Amino acid sequence: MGDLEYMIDPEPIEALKLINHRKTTHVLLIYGEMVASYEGRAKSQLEELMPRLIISKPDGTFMVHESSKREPRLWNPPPSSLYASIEQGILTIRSVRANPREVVIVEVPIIRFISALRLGTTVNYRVFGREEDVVNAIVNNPNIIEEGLQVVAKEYHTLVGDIDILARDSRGNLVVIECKRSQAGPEAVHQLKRYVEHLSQRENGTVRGILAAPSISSAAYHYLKLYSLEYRRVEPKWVV
Amino acid sequence: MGDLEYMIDPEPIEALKLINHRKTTHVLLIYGEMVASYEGRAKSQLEELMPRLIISKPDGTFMVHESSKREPRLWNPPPSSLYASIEQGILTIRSVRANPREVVIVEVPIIRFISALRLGTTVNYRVFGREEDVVNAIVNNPNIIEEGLQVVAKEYHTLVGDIDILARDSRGNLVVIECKRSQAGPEAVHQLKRYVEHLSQRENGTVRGILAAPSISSAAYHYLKLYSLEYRRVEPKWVV
DNA sequence: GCCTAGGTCCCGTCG
DNA sequence: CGACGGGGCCTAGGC
Repeated sequence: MGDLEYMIDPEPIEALKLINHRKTTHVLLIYGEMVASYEGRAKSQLEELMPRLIISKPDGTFMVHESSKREPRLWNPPPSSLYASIEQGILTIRSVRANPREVVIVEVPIIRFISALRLGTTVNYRVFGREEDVVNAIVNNPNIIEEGLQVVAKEYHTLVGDIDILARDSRGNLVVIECKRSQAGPEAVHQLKRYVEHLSQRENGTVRGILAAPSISSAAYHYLKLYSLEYRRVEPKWVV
Repeated sequence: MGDLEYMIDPEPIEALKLINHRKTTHVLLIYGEMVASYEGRAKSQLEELMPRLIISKPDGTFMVHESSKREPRLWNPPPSSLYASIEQGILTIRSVRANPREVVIVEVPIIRFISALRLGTTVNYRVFGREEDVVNAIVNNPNIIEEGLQVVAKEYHTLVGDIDILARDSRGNLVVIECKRSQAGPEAVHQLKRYVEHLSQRENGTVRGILAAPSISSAAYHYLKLYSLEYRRVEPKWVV
């Protein structure tokens, strides 16, 4: 199968040929000593020549990785375009993103290894335990929040943002429920407060606000109480 | 130099030896057909056997990449621990993160390629054009916001969050300045409104709020006007 | 160690 | 196409 090509210590011209031949169909790995620069939404430089790893994907993903961290040191997200050339005998790679315009330029005076791989893509990929799963769990069984709760709307749009769940309690009070898949912080409380204040303007009775999350930070809980909002512990349980 | 080791179509036992020998010092690349699963803060599975690329770094970074997107399909951020073994003749790799506990398990029945590389790490890395750069530009020359503005504090901590810049205008009014490095959205306006409301409670005079950003979305501008806040265009210029 | 806020965030979704 | 908000966000800095 032509799904793995590689060269050890290639001449720049040989590396260039492989890149141009495979860049739109294969994932390219380039290992060598290099310097690089980025300019676009921000700007930075890797001036020191040292061993780094370039990863290029056929969708235009471009990354320069170093020895630590999950994040690449420099990158362009897809869709970007790759242009390789040899300048003064040095393999030079340009990744250009159109909108916003961003350019990463890498010079690789020492190429230790280059490879072209064919990778697959998982279809119908699904992550369990997102915020949406918490929302659905509550909509399907509002009692996990409170007895007698009746869901009025899901993803209710307002001028100040979208409310995850709008409901009425057993006394007929409007209830705003803000859901989080992980620990709620101060921002979640401020969001909830904003929705409650907004709805209070055009509702005669009390409007309650409930933050539904697996946990809440202490500062967030402090604000919550200050604003007379409520917290309900809700685990983002996923089906086994 | 012992900075590049590789094997093509290795036996699982040979791959295992390389992994265990180099996992704490080198970046490992493993290309082959694999299935994988993740469980931790959320949960997901890659059930279909297909070619993927594993990248493991000595700090514990672990990634499973597919043919598109900048983000790995599965991963563990550093610090995580790597455990490799052979189970029923199949190379099996476990990446375990302690806190929060998260586990990625990859089975590689077909190993096409494995490599160990030594990469460097840039020291004193700096990105220009961050929010902090905008803040400093204003602190150094408040006139770019408004004539006669006097900066009172930078990173002023309040109960409802940190204010980028606190100042007084030429009439002695308190001014809250919220800075953004790129286009401001509704959240930035809500943030600013929160700070202004908070300070208004303990200030006799008017408290003004200014959003400083290179641009602002139309929806955000709408809120801004609604709340009687102000917008100043400020570019995150970096030195050439 | 937890918490908080920023990011060249990336990314999907919806207008 | 831009805009908006979620994310297994990741990462640095404070406490």
